[in-house]
Amino acid sequence: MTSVENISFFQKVYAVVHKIPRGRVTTYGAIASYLGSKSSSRMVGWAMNHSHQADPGLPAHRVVNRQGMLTGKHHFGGNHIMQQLLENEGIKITDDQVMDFKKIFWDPGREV
DNA sequence: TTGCTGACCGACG
DNA sequence: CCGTCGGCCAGCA
Repeated sequence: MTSVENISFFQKVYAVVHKIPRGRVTTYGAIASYLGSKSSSRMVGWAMNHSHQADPGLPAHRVVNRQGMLTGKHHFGGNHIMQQLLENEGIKITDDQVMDFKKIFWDPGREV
């Protein structure tokens, strides 16, 4: 009742991403699953595409794919921008891949 | 109005 | 092991 409201699917996506603690990352599938549809992971990615204009300041760089790979790095206006942001939070990135991904992985609706 | 695409994931052959 | 396909919601031509 406090976590979910009468909002659209991708509106929830923004809410979850905003809840991601600093130094942590989550996945599209985790968010989609948290929303009730794991198959909607594509919509999560689509939502992030417009996140910059729909909700500026959204830590979309904390959202990666299931492999912990920075798939949407080129959507930040650069190729290493997303990596710089993650490293700025203490997250190590190697070959566009998050190190200790499982350790810094933040599960929405679980730790919250 | 119809159809396609999208920063994915999981299953099937 | 690797390639292919379906699924979910929303925006755009």
